[in-house]
Amino acid sequence: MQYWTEAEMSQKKTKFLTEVELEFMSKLWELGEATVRDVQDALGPTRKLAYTSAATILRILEQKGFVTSTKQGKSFFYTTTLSKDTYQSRSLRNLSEKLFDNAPATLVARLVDDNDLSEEALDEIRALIDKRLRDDKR
Amino acid sequence: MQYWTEAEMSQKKTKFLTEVELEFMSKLWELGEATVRDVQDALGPTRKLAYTSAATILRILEQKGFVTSTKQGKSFFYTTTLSKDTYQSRSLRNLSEKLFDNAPATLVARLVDDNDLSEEALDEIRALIDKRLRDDKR
DNA sequence: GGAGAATTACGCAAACCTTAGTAGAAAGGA
DNA sequence: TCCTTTCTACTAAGGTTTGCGTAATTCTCC
Repeated sequence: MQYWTEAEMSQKKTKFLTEVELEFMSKLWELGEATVRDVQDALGPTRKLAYTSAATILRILEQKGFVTSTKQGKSFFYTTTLSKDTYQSRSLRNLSEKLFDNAPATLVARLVDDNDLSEEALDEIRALIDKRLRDDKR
Repeated sequence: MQYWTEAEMSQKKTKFLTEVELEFMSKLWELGEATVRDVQDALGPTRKLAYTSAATILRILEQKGFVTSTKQGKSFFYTTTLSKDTYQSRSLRNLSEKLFDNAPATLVARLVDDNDLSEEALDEIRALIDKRLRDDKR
C-alpha cells in the first residue's frame, strides 16, 4: 500500500541506486520475478541479511519506483521497472559526465589501459562501432 | 591538525568519493593546489555554498586521506593524494564489477549504444581499439 | 474454527552525508 | 594597540542508508 501521492512520488524520485539497492536489483534482473525469500536466497550464504531487512530493501525500491510488486497468494512478487541495459547506460553517462569531462573516448582509453580485454572482445567492440558509424551515415 | 591515529585512519579508509567530495576533488585536480577560497570560487556562482561548508568538505577529504594540506602563511593549501587517472580506473573497475558482470566489452558496447555519442567520439574510440589490437598482435 | 508458520507494515537506531553556524585564532592596517 | 577581516576547529541539524525487531496479517492444515 502506497501512502504518498503522485506529486510526492515524483518529488522524491532518485535516478541512481545505492550500494545495497544495486545488489538487490542485480538479483531481480537475474531472477526476473521474485519474492523476498527468493532474493534473500539468491544473495548466497556469505551475505547474511535478515528476512525483514531484505523485505525492507524491496519496499524501498518500490517506493523509489525501481520495482513493482503483485500479490500472488500469500506473498508479493517483485519485478524491476527499469531494464539493466537502461540502468547501465544511465550509470555510464553519469560517470562520463562527472569523472571524464564528458569524453567517452577517455573513458574507453582508461578501460583499455588497465583491463585485459580479449582480442575477441576488442573485435566485437570494433564491429559495434563500425556498425554504428555506418548507421549514422545513412 | 589530525586527532586520529594511523590505525584509526586506515580503519575508516574509504575507496570512493561521495557526490560532493568528487565535485571538490575535480576542482583540486584542475587547480593543482588550492585554498578553501580558491575551491569555493572555482565552483562558480550558480553553486552557492558557504565558505565554512567548503572548508568542512576539504577537512573531510583530508580525514579520508584523499588530500593533504600544508600551511602557507595564514591559510592551508590543499592538494590531492590520488591522481584523477587512478581514480578513474578505480571507478571504472568498480562499475564494471558491480553492474557489468566484469565484462568490459559489454560496458563499451553500452557506451557506444548511447545515441548522444558524436561521430568524432566514435572515431576516437575506434582508433583506441585499433591501436590496442595492433599492439596486442606484436 | 484455531494453531502454527510465513509474510508484511511500521518504526527505530546507528552510521554517514551535506550544509552551515559559532567561537576563537591569526594577521594586518589605522 | 585595537578593530576588522579572514581563516580554522568544532558542533549540530536534517536527511539518507542499512539493518533489524515487533506486531499484525494472511495462509494452510488439522
